[in-house]
Order: sequence, then structure tokens, then C-alpha cells
Amino acid sequence: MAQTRREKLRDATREEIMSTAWKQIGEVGASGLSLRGIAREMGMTAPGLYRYYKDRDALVTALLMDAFGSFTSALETGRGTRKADDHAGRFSAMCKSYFQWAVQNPQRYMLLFGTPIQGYMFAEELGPVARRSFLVLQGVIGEAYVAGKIKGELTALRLPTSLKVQYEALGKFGMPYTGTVTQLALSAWSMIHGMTSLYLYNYLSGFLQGSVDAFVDFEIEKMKKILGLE
Amino acid sequence: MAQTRREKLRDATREEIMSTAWKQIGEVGASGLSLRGIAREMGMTAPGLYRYYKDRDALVTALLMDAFGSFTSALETGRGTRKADDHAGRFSAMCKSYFQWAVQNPQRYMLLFGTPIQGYMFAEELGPVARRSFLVLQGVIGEAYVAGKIKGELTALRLPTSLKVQYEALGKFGMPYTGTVTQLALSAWSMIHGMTSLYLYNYLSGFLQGSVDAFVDFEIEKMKKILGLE
DNA sequence: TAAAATAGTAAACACTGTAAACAATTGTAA
DNA sequence: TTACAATTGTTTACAGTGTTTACTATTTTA
Repeated sequence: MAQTRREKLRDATREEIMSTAWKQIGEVGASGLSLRGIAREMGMTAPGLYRYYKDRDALVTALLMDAFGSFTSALETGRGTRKADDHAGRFSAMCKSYFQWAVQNPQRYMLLFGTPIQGYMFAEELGPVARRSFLVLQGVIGEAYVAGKIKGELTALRLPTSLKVQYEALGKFGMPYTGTVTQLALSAWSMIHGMTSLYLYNYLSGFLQGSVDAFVDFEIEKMKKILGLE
Repeated sequence: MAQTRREKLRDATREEIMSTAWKQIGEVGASGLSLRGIAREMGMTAPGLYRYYKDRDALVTALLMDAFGSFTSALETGRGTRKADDHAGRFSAMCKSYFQWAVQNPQRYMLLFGTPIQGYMFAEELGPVARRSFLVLQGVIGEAYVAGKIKGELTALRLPTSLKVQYEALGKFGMPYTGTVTQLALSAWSMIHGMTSLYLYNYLSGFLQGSVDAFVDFEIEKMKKILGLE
């Protein structure tokens, strides 16, 4: 079923609102986002925006959806630069893409993983989208795992029962891979997010100045060694 | 030199402003902090607050100073629960304290390491205070290192030259310990912060439910094994 | 006791998100 | 083509924010 002319215009306006919002966020940061500012830049008045988004939170949710999509794509693209059986390469490339995307889209990353905007409540519908991002990471580790390419001794550590039970429960809800893989993925995610987040909030640059990339690369390689990925 | 009566009252009011601010932050989150709200709760009008803090950012800076102090104390207290030569114990205890402080003071932690408030610019004077927190972590690792208790193979990885050069430059500015120690400390900080931050922003609880502590403990033990700490 | 410093208020300005009422535009059906 | 309906936008208004200015009490000091 084709889009009517009106629907096309409507979608275009929605698009323009989003891109104007991103422009604003890029300039003044996510916390400085303002409906009135968006409207002003678009040459209309603020209440008009309410025809397109229920309220400011709805717009923020749409922005988050958009950002998660871009982020996940970046991870997938990074992963895709290496052949499917080059598990170590895929892991490095994906981690590198993770960090680079964040550096190139700092405000976007902070919007996703930092303190949200004034009183914004994380929308339910974002859960699955966020999970998709994680699945890329979990997938890379999981595929390496089932291929027997993860040989780190620390991988063989026995998980405490409470975690084991928890991960098994997840499996019943359709989560792929074993508990070990999930544990490794959550661990890797924590590490990458930690570096990224500290860097974006300027806690690393005091120590590292221009050598941040070297630091991150070094730690990614270390993670690979810990996993015994080869 | 004793405090005059007026100075005592002034300090008391400053204190009351701070505690009221913390109360507000605890209730509605850091982004919901409002000068008018503070004044309201204190039974005065908003402009009166300007006699005590130059503007909202100055108050936030004071809050950050306060939070950093509390945070650093928590780390030191955790470290202090083990004897000076029990390096492995000190490391675990400090990491545990890190996470626990964050869980008990989520809004405070987010204020320190998350997206700051609407348009707030990180004040210069916070640099040294923030560094003091890091020095606790670096100290624990550094003391273990000089005592020869860090025997992990991954510790012996050769640092890329750019990092080496950078760390040596830091030494000239009075940073203690070698480049290796700084690298290990930054790495550990990234990991702990990553777990903490993901947890506070609810990205882990979906996977871990009530088993978050088990996850964190497990990863702390893993870090110890990686460091070869014993 | 007079002067100076301090603490607080009231009113105003420029912002913000949002709701209600209304006008203008566009699309559809008789 | 005309009449109606749906949609899009504006105007106005309200309640909230940080902040400045002018003014008034109060307290301390000389």
C-alpha cells in the first residue's frame, strides 16, 4: 500500500524534526535539547511539534531508537570487515568500531548510556533495540566459543551457582548461547563501555593525552589474550 | 582564629543548602535539581541562595567536591579493612567498596561519572579531587607491584611506545609509579566503572536480575587472576 | 550612636515544556 | 464545484526554571 502524499509530507517533517534535534544535540549537548529551539530552527512554533511527537519524551525515545540503530549498524559493519571464521579479528574490529562510533558521536553515546535528559524515563520499547546491540557482541563471542576458538584458562572458571541459574533462566526466554558466553560478553561490554565512558567524560585524557587510541587498542588486545581468542 | 557568630551561621546555611540539594537529588535525580526547589524547602526565596553560591554551577561544583570526598573515603575505608601486605585482599575490598558506594549512592555516582547537569561545565578545581580517588586505586596496585606481588603474564606485555612516552611524561609531573602500574590501574578503573555504570543505568539487571553482586564479585576475582595478584 | 556589611525579599527577564482554543490548509465525497 | 472533514499550524496562556536588579531589613563594626 502506497503512501499518500500527506503521509509522505508528514514523514518528511518528522524526519526534519529528528535531524534538527540531532543538530542541536551535537551543538549544545543532549541536556540542552529544546523543543522551542527545534521549532525555531525549523521556522515554526513549538506547539506545532506536538502534532508529530506526543511530548518531549516521545521525541527523545525516537532519538534513542535512531541512535541505537546507528550504533548497532556500526558494530555490525566493524564485525563485517573480517571473514566469518576470523573470530579474533572480528572481535577486535567490533570493539574498535564500538569505541570509534562513540568518539565520533559522543553526544549520541552519552544519550544512550549516560544520564538521560531531565526527567526522561527509559521507554519500554527500547529494551529490544538495546538488546540487539548487545547481541552483536554476544554473537561474536558466541560463535568463537562454539568454534572452540576461546581457549583462555580464565574462561574455564566455574561460575557461581547463582549466576549459572540466572543464565539458564535467560536461555528459557530465548537467549542464545551458554551462560559462559553471556558472562564473557557482559564482561567485555563492561570493559569497553568503561573505557569509552571514562574517555568521553574526560577522565582518561588527563592521563593519556593523545594516546587514548593506543590505550584502547592495547586493552582490546589484552582482552583477546584473556579470552585466549585465536 | 575563632569563627565569628556570623561565619558560623553562614557555614550552617551553606551546609543546609548542600544537604537539601542532596535530598532533592536523591528524590528526583541530579537532573531535576532546582535552586527554587531548594529554596522552597528551606523556606526562603531563590535569589537568597546567590549569597552563598555564585550560581547553580558553583553549587553543583560544591556537590561534586563533596561526593568525591565521600567516594574517596569509601575506597580508603575498603582498602583499610585488610592489612597493608595483603595486596590481593586490599584490591578486592577496594573494588567491592567502589561498587557498593555507587549502589548506595547512585545519584551521586551518576553526578560524578555520568552526564552532568544541564549545561554544567566540569570545574578546573575538581581535577585534583578526582585524581585523589584514582590514586587510591593506583596506590593499591602500585604497592602490590613494587612488592613483586603482581605476577600475571599479561602484565608483562610490552606497552606501545606512544603510551610509554606518555606515562613517562606524567612521571615528570609528579605522578608516582611506573607506566605499567598506571596502565593497570586505568584498565582496572575502566572495568569497575564499566560494570558500575552499566548496572546503574539498568543495562545489566535485565540479564542478571538479583545476581549482580555475584557477577561483580566474579569479575573482580577474574581481574585479580589476570593481574596474578596473590 | 552612626556607618558599613550582610542577609533576605520582591519584581522582572528570558528561558523551558505543555495545554486549550482557534485559524488555515488540504483531502475527500456529494 | 461545493460541502464537509481531517490535518497542520498559530496564538495565547500557565507553571516551571536560572538569574539580575533594586530595595529592605538585620547584624556587626568603628
